[in-house]
Amino acid sequence: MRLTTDKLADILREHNYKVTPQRRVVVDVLVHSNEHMTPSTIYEKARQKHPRVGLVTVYRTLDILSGLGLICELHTLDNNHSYLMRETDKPHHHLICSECGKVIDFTDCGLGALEKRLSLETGFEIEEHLLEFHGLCCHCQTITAKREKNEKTAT
Amino acid sequence: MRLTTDKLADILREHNYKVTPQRRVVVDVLVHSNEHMTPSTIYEKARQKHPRVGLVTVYRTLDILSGLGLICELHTLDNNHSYLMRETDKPHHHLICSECGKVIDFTDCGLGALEKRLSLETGFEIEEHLLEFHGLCCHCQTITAKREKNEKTAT
DNA sequence: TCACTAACTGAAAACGTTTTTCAATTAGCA
DNA sequence: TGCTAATTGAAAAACGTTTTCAGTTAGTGA
Ligand SMILES: [Zn+2]
Ligand SMILES: [Zn+2]
Ligand SMILES: [Zn+2]
Ligand SMILES: [Zn+2]
Repeated sequence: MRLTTDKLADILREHNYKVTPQRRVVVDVLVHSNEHMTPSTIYEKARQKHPRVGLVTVYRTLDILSGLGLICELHTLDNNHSYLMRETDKPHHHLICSECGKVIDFTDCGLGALEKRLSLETGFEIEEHLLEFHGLCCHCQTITAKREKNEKTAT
Repeated sequence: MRLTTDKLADILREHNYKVTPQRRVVVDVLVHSNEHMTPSTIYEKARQKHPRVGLVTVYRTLDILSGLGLICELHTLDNNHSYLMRETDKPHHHLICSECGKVIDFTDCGLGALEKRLSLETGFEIEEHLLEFHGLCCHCQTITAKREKNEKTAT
């Protein structure tokens, strides 16, 4: 189930955050995207809808939404954070193409047993886990294969 | 099995990298640490052994070692990278205390089956995965519990 | 409806990490 | 030993993110 901008505005108010035009625009950008976006991408899209939005506000809004558990944060290896509105309550994980950055979400990781075992062995109280698979998507596999073939021919 | 500084120097030479005093010092720092260290920590320790080492060289050496798969990179949520010399060929994963930063390594994640399933379902060619558990270590659990008790008493 | 106030705003500066640039130095090899 | 491509550190640039601060405003309640 996908939340609307209005519904999210209500949630913000419920938690005593003011619903300013700027916040509404940032939320709107997130609601209408199916891809994980970096803060600066969100900033650019937000400016197209409403020129008076600052990058700072994007960061601050992301902080709030993240604190409320409404968005998922993606941690790619090249030190870029991306965000996507959550659709379900289930925690989900990512399969990321290291070539083109394409992201596929999946939910069932089956790590419950491992989590329990580690908790017992180490005494840790485990709160969450981060799981990402990295590799090449279909498309990039073909491209890479082609390039390697060409390089071989050239040599 | 743990590699020595000399053995690592050989590996570098095998891959056509020159073994300079600076690189040797950086490698030495890594070899003699049991904890994941950030580039700037490595830099400080390296300077104690050999004042003429620059932070840039630390970054460059880490890049090389990483490319050769000799060190493991730790990606904490607060955007700090840390590095540790690898001891085995097995990929290993991390259990991180979100309070004090303590890291425990573990090896068996049992994600092979999931990896195979995802690969089939999505057509991805999966190269690696990143798995981190986050939570509170024994010590920090006690501290947090105490603090919460005190706060309750104060109110 | 209006006035009040705490919350919010953007610009600019500060921040910490990482990368690039470049002239000087040096490891490895013949 | 002398050559050369690789490597070096200082400095500057680049980058994503946070802080600061004076001005603005959403929401509240009279
Ligand atoms: Zn996601
Ligand atoms: Zn791809
Ligand atoms: Zn490790
Ligand atoms: Zn701890």
